[in-house]
Parts: sequence; C-alpha cells; structure tokens
Amino acid sequence: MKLKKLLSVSLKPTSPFHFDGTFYKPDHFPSPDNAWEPGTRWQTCRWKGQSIGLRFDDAGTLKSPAVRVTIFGRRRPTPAFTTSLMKEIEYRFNLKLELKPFYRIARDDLPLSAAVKRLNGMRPGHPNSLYEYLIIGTLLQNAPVRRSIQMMKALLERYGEKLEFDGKMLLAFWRPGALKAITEEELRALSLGYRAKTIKRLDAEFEQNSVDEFSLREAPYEEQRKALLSIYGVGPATAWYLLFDIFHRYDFFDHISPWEQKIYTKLLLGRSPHSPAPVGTLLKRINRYGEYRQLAIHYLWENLWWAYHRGEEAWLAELIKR
DNA sequence: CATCAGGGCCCTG
DNA sequence: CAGGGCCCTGAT
Repeated sequence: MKLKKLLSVSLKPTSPFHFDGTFYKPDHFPSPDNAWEPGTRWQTCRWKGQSIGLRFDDAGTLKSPAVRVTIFGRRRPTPAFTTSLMKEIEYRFNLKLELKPFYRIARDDLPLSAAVKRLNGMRPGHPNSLYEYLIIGTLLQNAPVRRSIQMMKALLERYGEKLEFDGKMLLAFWRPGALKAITEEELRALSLGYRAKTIKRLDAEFEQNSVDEFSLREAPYEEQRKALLSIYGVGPATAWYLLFDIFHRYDFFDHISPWEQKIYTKLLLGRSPHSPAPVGTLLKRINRYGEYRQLAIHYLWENLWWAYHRGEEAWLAELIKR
C-alpha cells in the first residue's frame, strides 16, 4: 500500500530537547516498523483504526526545540484525527516532560552527570501502543535477543501491513483482534513456541477492549501494576518494562534480571560484569536516585548503548549477543 | 553428536 | 512458595 503525503505539524517539546536520544533508542531491537537516521525517524502507526506512516524531523535546537511530524496516509485526516494523534505522539515520546528537577539531582552524581551531559534533553518513551508492546514483551521472554528479532520480523511480515511512504517500505502492526481467525498452530509455525498461545490470548483480550490503555494511564501505580499482572502472559519482568516504557513511571525500581545485573555491576560500581554484585546491593545503589531512579538508569543505560554504537564499551558485546 | 541456557510465566502441589 | 514444563536456537 502506497501512502500519500498528507500534512505536516510542528510540535514544540519542552526545553532542553535531544531529538536523536528521544527518537532512537540504540538498546531497542531493530524492527521493520521503523527506521532511523540522525535527525529523522520513520514510524508506522495504527491510530483510530487507520494505518499511517509518520516521519519525525528534528526541526529546532536544544534550547528552542521543534519536531516536524509528517503524516502519510490514504485520505486526508480530519482535524480531530490529527489533534488526537499529535496528543498521542506528545505522550508516547514524552515531549512535554519537565527534566530540570531531575537534572538538578543528576549534576552532583558522578556516573550520572556525564550521561546527562551527553544526552541533555533526552526523553524516555516508546513509539508503540500497549497492545503492540505486549506482543513485543512476549517475544522478549525466555529468548535470546536474536530470536526475539526473528519472531517480530516473522509476525510483521505475515500479519502486518506493508506501507510504502517517503521512499521507505515499512510494516505496520495489525489491528488488535486480527489474529482471531489464525490458529495457534499457524503462529507456532513462525517459531514462536509457547508464546503463540500467549499472543492469541492477548489478541482476544484486546479485541474485547478488556484493557483500556488510556484510562489506565490515569490510574495510580499499584493499580496499573495489578492490572498489568492480571493480563495473561505478563509477569513481573514484563510489567516492569510496561510501567516504565508505556506508563512512564519513574519512581520505582524493584526488579533486576540476571543479564541486567551484570551490566549494572559494571555501570554503577565499575566492577567486572563477570562477578555480578548482589541484586540487593545494586537496588540500594539505584534507589539513591529517589523519585527519579528510572530516569537516572535510563540515562546511564542509553549513554552506555550510544557509546557502544560509537565503538566504545566493547565489553558489552558478549553480554548482549545480537 | 548431545546438551543447555537464554532479556519469564503459568500452573500445580 | 518451589519447581516443572514450555519452544526454538545458537553456543559449547
């Protein structure tokens, strides 16, 4: 499906703003639903039942930021469609986040100040919907990253929608409920293993709208966590990622998985990842950052990955096995 | 060649 | 609350 260029809107993030740090996360695994180069991100998106292409451009500066959003689609969007979409983009990419209080704390902390200096203005956030993220989270479970990438690609190629826009050929997620007619066996044929069952159940739950992403955003932390854990296939690890990436919770930190434990040992304590520090020690260290602990870790983590991309921090290679 | 753990979760006892 | 089962793959 070839999409037409429909219109552009300029969004004004709060200052300071770091475009690439916000629109590209080097630790997220590559997926055919998006593409990035410095200053530009392309993203497929399903909004209000329509699949569209989005192009984000860095159209401002650190102190006077602007993001130009260009919409590609089949027919000209209504004003209401555009307005709600822009609001959603501001939410998903955290364009209105106020970073200054966090930076005041970060300035006096040694590993953190360097990360903040490099990524000044970066926002946490995630481009996908709750439903889409649940699919991604399921694929991450009990699998090396390489395999998660394969499964995501297989699913999008089989059930996603091919969108051609702005010279890119990308795949958009299917609508929730679209997997209803597909058998578990068919999904298993894509090497999903037991995850096929989880994805079938997720898809069915979301077709019935049993989880409302938008009202859940307004709920208190504990209620969000409980609601997420009650979704079939979501355990503590996946809920943790969801609370941070999708629900923008920054004031909790209660879970460190073994592979992350190794990385935090090096990142926070400067010690060898081969003899990881106890999880309790790491949590205590992280909780020092108080209500901003997730932001602090996000900055340290992303800074590490950007450095890795530049060819620094080679020790990371054996721990991530891409 | 066989074995095993890998960016967990569900279910049972 | 502990522990078995789940699936496939690449590493050893």
